Amino acid sequence: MISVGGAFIVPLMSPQGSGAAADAAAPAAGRGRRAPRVSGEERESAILATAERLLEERSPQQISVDDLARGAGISRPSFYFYFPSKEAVFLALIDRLVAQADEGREQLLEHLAEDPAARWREALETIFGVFGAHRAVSLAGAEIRAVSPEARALWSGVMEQWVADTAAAIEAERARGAAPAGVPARDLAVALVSMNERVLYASFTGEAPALAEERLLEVLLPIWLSAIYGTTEPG
Amino acid sequence: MISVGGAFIVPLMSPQGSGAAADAAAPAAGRGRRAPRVSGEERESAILATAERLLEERSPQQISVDDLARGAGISRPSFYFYFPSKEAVFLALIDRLVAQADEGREQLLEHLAEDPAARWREALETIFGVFGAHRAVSLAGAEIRAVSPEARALWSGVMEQWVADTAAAIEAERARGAAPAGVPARDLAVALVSMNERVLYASFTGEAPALAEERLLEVLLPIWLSAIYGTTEPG
DNA sequence: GCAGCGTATCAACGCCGCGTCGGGATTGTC
DNA sequence: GACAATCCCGACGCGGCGTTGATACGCTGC
Repeated sequence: MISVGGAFIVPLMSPQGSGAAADAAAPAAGRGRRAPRVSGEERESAILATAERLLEERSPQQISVDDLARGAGISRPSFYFYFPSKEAVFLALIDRLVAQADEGREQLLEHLAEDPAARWREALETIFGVFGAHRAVSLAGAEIRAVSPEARALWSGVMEQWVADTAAAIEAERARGAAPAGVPARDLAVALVSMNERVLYASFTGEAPALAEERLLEVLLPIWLSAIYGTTEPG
Repeated sequence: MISVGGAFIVPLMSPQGSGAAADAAAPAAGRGRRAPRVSGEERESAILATAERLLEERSPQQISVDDLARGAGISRPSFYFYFPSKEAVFLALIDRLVAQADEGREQLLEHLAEDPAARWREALETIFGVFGAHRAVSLAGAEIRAVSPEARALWSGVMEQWVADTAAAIEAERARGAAPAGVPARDLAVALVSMNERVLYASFTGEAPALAEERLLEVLLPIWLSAIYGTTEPG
């Protein structure tokens, strides 16, 4: 059963196989053992894999339930046995990505005192890395946020975490005298994290005024540093 | 068919056209062509008004052609006499807003030398003001960008303008020695303008990590200043 | 006054995507 | 061999979109 409301478990298997579609129905004759249970799980990840593959060429709105079903080798009504809606599929994909991102987030900003610039750099690099590795899903996330309350909540959660971590780090830097006082740390964090999100998004879609992906770090890092420390070369 | 109307015509302008025409500037004029049945014009603006009103309570996707038609007192097929699609209606609304914004943009950053902080402050204030005055339309714009290539092009045009203006101002400040060299001015401008857009959007929707609207300026301005001048108190 | 044209309107149609219902197949268990 | 899951799908109803074809209402000109 899939429940869309909360974080639910997603198959650990990497969906990237992108093996081809429409073949899950291979008969293979009853031969062999363990044909029974697995089939369901396989179908489920086939749907997820199809979704991720299709997202690389079209937007979520342009992908129909039928596309997903056919891609996984089942009929449209069967799709509903696995997911309550196509939105739930995208949500599952995003959920998985978010979980990955949360892992990377941990303890990145703990030893700032040693070399602030380097640590902040790593933190930004990590974020860019996670989302860059699944850009299609990242973009889908940003897009269905506008339509799905669940997606909005999920995304908010991630942003909130980053903002909290960033704000805590800024406060720590201020406490040890490395950063000057200024606007509330949390407000600063909100603005900087938002900037990253938007710039990253633009960079992925390649829309009008955007930064080249390779230059993201060298442009954004100095802005973070000067906003936080008042200089791009914090000691 | 029919082009979208005499007033804010939303031309199927080719993409990349610096923000679009919207030469609706002359309300009294427009007498040039055949006498336009007033009734028709009224209907057209009734549709636009309905759209703007409905946008204050629902997202563009949740507004159907039927809603717009009924709101303007006509049937659904009649709607198509005035606009080719509901998307075109929203586009017309955005186009109008963009035109207003373009006006405000002019010559804001010309006398930076006199009092940089104050001038930048005014520039940001102006932008926030224009979009804040029609937040429903602003939000709709951000949302249909994901779906409509025209909307994307339109928005890109606006962003491009601001980025260009901002970049030029930064370069001017660097030239007169008021701002230190650093990452390319344009890149800096892209990041800062993007930050504004995203933070403004979050603030309007009230989504998770957002800044209160009244605090936008006091948070964003210091970030702009320190990113550009390396200090929040440029001389 | 009436022919004629351009404006404005709508009932009815066809299409497509969504989600559901109810019945059927396969498999595993007692 | 009966029962229960699990899995699958044909066929339906709904709602939104955009089009067609048939009108009705001026106004213009003769």
